[in-house]
Amino acid sequence: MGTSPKAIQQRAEAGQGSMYHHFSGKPALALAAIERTAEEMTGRAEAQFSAAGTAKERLLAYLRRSRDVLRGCPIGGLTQDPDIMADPALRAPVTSTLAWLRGRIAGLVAEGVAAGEFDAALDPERTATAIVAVMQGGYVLARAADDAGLFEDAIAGILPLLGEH
Amino acid sequence: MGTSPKAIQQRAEAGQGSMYHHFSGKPALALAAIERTAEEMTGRAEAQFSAAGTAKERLLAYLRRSRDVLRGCPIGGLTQDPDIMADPALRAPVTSTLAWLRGRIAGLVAEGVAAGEFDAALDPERTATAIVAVMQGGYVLARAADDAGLFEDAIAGILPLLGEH
DNA sequence: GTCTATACTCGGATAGAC
DNA sequence: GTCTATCCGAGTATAGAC
Repeated sequence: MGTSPKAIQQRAEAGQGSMYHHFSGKPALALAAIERTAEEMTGRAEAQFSAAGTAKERLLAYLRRSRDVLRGCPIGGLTQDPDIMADPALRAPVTSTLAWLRGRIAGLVAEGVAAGEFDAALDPERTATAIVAVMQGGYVLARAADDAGLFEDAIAGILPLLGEH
Repeated sequence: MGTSPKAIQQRAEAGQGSMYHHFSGKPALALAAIERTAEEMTGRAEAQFSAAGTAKERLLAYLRRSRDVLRGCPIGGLTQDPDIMADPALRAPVTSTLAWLRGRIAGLVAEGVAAGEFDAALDPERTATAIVAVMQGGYVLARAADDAGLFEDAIAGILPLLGEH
């Protein structure tokens, strides 16, 4: 398979020979790794989404929190792995994690619109999709240029959408 | 190596044995493939950027043109290939192509701002970075959900930034 | 210049001792 | 339950005929 499992597999503490007692094979190991990563990602995001403050404050805090940008998004990057995308079991957590993120942010945008924090003309779903896309694309641009600043620039570029100039 | 070369290499018309007359090895083949892809991408984009119409019209036409979304961006996706990112010669065209795109779009944004088509508060560089990021991220979201509509939604989500509601 | 055959290397998986 | 040794297959590359 591609990259994800190999890296984690052979750098694990125990030798790779004994690994087959815990996992039936590479897909099972990959699934465990992906689910673990997805839970970490959603857990951290949910902590900020459900913190104190207005919807706008929480959304901006999430967008501005520090990230290991040059490593790329550990979930979004899997989209490029043919082996993962070809296996429905491996693909499902990637699909659902990103869908959850979009939905959660759409809720925040709707909440902010209702509270008068955001332009009433904003479509919550599309805006949320654009926000998640800017982050995913920010990772791509930052990696391509080996410059984490491009992630920040991409985020800064859409902030006017949220009334931040 | 990862995915790009293998796919193109073994599906080529001539047997792989004779390939070593034209290319010294896999990196050379990959470089040719990447450069060819980059030229196609910049060529198509430039054709729309330098067409007739206002800056805003040309930018919107580029954003809305049909794409093979579910295949992902043939350049941006390379960002996820460790072998490509580890080789400066292979990485360079990926870096420069995306940088060119950002620069070209920043120019259009600046032109539109000067012409009064866009909000004067827009920062051309950051806005361009956000636009390219939304496209790159749109590919990611569309692939993750196996739904090209998410690419369209991501684009639609940033259009308010360009005065399109 | 292109083909077939072959060799090398590495990731993935199994066997069996301990 | 973990280790070492070994096997298998795919991807990469070379040799040499035509």
